[in-house]
Amino acid sequence: MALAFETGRGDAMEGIDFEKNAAWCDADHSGEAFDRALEDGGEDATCALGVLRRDVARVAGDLEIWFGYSSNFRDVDANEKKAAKKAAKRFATLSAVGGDADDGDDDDASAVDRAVLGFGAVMASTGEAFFLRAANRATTRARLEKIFAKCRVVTYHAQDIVHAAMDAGVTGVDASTTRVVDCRIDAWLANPDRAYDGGIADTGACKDASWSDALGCFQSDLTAALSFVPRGDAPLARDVEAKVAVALGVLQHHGVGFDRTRADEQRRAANRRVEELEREAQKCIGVDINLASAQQVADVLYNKLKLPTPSAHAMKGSKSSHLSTSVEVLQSLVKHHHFAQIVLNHRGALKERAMCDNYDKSAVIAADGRARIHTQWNNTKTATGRLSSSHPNIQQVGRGTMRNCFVAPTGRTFIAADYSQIELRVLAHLSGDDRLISLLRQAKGDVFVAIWNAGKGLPLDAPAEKSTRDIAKRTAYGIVYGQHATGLAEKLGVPKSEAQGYIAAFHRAFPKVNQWITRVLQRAEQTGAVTLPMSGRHRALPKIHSKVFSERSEAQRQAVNTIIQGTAADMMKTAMLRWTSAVGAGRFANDVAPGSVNKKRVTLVAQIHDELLFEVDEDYVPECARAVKNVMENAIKLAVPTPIKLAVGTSWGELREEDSAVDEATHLIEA
DNA sequence: AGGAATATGATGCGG
DNA sequence: TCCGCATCATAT
Repeated sequence: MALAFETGRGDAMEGIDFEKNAAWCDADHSGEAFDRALEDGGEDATCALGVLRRDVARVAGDLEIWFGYSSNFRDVDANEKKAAKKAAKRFATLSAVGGDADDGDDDDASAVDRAVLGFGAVMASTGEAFFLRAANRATTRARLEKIFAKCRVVTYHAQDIVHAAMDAGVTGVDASTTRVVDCRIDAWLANPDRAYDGGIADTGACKDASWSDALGCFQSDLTAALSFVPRGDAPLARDVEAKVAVALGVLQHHGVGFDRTRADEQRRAANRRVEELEREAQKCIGVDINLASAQQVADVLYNKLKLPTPSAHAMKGSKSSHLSTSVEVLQSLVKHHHFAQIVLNHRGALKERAMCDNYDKSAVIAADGRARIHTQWNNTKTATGRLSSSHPNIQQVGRGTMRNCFVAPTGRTFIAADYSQIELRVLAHLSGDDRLISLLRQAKGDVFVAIWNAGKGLPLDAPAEKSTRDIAKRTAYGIVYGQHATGLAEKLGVPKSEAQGYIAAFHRAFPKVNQWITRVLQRAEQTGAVTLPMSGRHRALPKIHSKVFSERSEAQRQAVNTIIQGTAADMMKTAMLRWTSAVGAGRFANDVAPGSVNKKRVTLVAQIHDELLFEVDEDYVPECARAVKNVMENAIKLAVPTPIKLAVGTSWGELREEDSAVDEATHLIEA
């Protein structure tokens, strides 16, 4: 996107001459023109809305200023995109390194300031443009609220704009009632394999950079965006995704509670372990090497210590062609030399230290003095339709001690709700395999034990070893991922023939699964794409016709997996929209009463693929848990139930399962 | 020769 | 074996 770009203009921190752009820069203080434009649109009022940002950084003594906006759908040429991406990346780096401190006159680069300058709104009815300056806080807030309440809002990046609007003080953005068109979502739906970046990196650019042009380009892009408004009914996916985007903006605004003290303690502990292990390694092998370097570690293992080279995946790519030091290999070498164990421990400690750093530096102190992390949420970044999270990525927080740093505010507690074996249930539903369906309907005991027994022809509830249960689990998910006997054998550590036996047993027990996979592949070959049954989203898979076996195989695995993973993602999105309806005013489903959940007493704070995380008032937990259960379990009617596991606790890492009370209450209601 | 910026690969965390 | 994101080292 972007941007005008100049250097050495530290005197003009504001950066834009609003007086010269008075024609659309909030000259209409009375608001008459704005209100009239809204009125003219009537019920169908449509308004393009964008946010204009300005970032300032000190680089080698000079101030560099970038403008960025989220508004349009105009594609940009490769050079512009590259330049904008570079600028964005650079600023991100500076922010991370320099923090907010800008006092030094050293030549080190540092982030000085980043701000929202304002919002641009262009009315479809009259073509009139309004720039709402962030500095005019009350006016801007009031007008944004009117726009969200009365208009169909055309955006390029809905969650970014919702997030910025809420940060600007706008209240009452209700994802269940807001009508949004998001051009970027349309672009992603057409080509989901391209990761659509946000903000600065991926919108239009001003060729002739100057202050006034930044504003002029912003306006013309907003106007252009209006031409992308769909005529007639929008396809289901487009509407759902846009609503999800609004919900994600709200999610990002709220953030999730974080305990910096705890994170700091853990970081120090991890750091001590790193240093200790480095000393230990030095003693162990006699030389000082960088334990984080796979190359140096490999040299020590195989050249100095002469340990046996592992037969499996011994060689990496032909380019570097050095020996592997992956976990599996190192674990196998532990019995030969203690050094392998040191390397493993060192990697763990290094990883934990980096993670603590990453989360801690992105935590911000809220008004109440407590820290929160406002992750960026994306719904245009994955090929299958899952969400992703970044800066920091909250979907990859380790299941170890790191989760203890995520804490609910005083008086509140976390509720975590997980779908159980969701992809397996989707597979059962889509394939229509009677035996898999009835197995999942019975829902007694462990699902994977039952699968093992089904494969063996035993009663489903026969006792089974944990190891065989895990084999059943790996085999089932291997099939979801399109894994072949070779890969499964490697994972299980058994001969290929044995793995082949497990796969065959699964297919004998559940014959319709394979028939379904065959149908999916046939269809993918005919159309060169897969289409999701629930949302109608599609993903092109041109390689399905490749003459190269490995490419063709990959496309085939992607075909099957996209439908299963993507359908699970569709379910979760439906559940999230049902939730926005429960806490909002819009009706999304008949069995979720709008406003039935008190939105002041509970906040959705994160989604981790098959899990939703809420912060809830302590005395509201039982009632809220019932609502969550209804919202999630009844999101989609499959041929099998889609049960959730509920857990409650004051930190994300210390949750206790708590479903019996909720189950009883739910049964009472149903009876 | 060697620093800076960039791209890629290896590794590991989550689902 | 599918889908992500972050870090670190290394090659260019």
